[in-house]
Amino acid sequence: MLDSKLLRSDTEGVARNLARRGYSLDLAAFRTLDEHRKQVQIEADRLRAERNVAAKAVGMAKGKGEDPSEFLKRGEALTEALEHAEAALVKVQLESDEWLMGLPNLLHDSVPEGRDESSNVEVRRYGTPRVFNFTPLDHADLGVPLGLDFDAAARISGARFSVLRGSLARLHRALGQFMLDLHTIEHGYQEIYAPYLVSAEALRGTGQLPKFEQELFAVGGDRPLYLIPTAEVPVTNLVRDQIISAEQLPLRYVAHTPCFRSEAGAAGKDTRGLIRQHQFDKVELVQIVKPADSYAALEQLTAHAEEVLKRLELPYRVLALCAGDVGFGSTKTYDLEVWLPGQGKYREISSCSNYEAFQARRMQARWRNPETGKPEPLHTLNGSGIAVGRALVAVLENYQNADGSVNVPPALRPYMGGLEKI
RNA sequence: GGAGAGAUGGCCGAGUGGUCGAAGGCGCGCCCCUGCUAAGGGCGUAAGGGUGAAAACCCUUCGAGGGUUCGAAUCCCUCUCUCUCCGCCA
Repeated sequence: MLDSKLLRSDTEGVARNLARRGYSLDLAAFRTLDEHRKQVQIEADRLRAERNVAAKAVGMAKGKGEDPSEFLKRGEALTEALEHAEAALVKVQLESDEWLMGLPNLLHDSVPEGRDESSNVEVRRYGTPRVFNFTPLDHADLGVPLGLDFDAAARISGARFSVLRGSLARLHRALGQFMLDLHTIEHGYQEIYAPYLVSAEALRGTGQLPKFEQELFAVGGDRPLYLIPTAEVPVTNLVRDQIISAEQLPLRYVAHTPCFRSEAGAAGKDTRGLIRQHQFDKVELVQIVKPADSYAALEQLTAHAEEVLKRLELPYRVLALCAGDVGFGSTKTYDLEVWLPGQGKYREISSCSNYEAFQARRMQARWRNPETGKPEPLHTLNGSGIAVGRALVAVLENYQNADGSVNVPPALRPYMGGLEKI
């Protein structure tokens, strides 16, 4: 959510920034709505103030043994008028809130211009794609003999699910363990175990709701709950309604969770293999920082995600997403793309974003700024560190042998009982 | 699932219809005293929103939502969460 004060004081500036995303802010509609809100609120406040005065006068008159009936009568009339004014206020406030919740975040100045992914800028590249002396298979063909079973998954759950068996399941587990150990032991993140089912409020906090409900799986029952689309939701919401002291910052959290996505808008896309599933595992990094530190934190968090790929010796590149491709709540995003020999191209395996105060305002997550003594919104960041399912894909394709076996990357061998090949 | 207790400011905790946004304490800030330290004293210290150039003024908020009333932290109803006991259970 944007700072509503900024929106009022610099409406044109906000509109110019959002225009970079291709989002056109309806200035006239905003001004009309805000002016209306202002009038309604002033009127309601005025009536309430008068009502309070009358009610207080009743008490004072009674205390002095005087006749309060004049004040009683006035209070009655004011209360009735107030009822109408308050109903109007609630309506206009709901309208304003929904409108504000639907606005994307401002972009950071360093975000490159552009309308879609074709304008994303490669900022660095690591490693060299391996040269094969045979035609490399893609992970689906390669994986089936090793224990990747889409047929079984289809019988159990339908399309876009997978079953892993035997050493493939173990390799998948090893990847998650390796990433968690790296981030907790070497990068200083606290490991978090968090709920996989969350409330609509938590999802509003991180920005998935109200706009992106169709991406989510909702479960039925007495209360509406949603399966998490990413650990970002429960983990970032750890600071909801909190005021964090300056000494506790930065907070760095890591969680390994399944993620559930309906992929409603992706019909026909990546239908083959593990790339796009309704359920996948991800190790997620979250940082909660002082506003002044958030861009340094974004670089650091991105480097932490990159370190996973370096240790696995997987070639990758880092992209700075352009204005049109940066997500709804983010001010700046780096994508990590790993080389997939089976597809002959780089594919997204991590996305690291600074949300500045966008989520913090929605969550009421604040810190006490020692300079002002006031609670102020925190900055939140998150990034995949990294997607486990896609990491499995990358390992299979990059480490494959001509006979259909796959070497275990050295970094993972301790997690595979020393096994060198599957 | 059954029975009971509770939810108040950064934290603890008092407050059962009328200057209560809320005693007291802790914490924090400024000042005083004490030649260091420890202790002591004084003052201040919630958040959100609105109007305004500013000073300032106004409104809201005592778990959430409704109700009663001229007036609700306080009375009534519903819900959520927490705790205790019983039952069930990975």
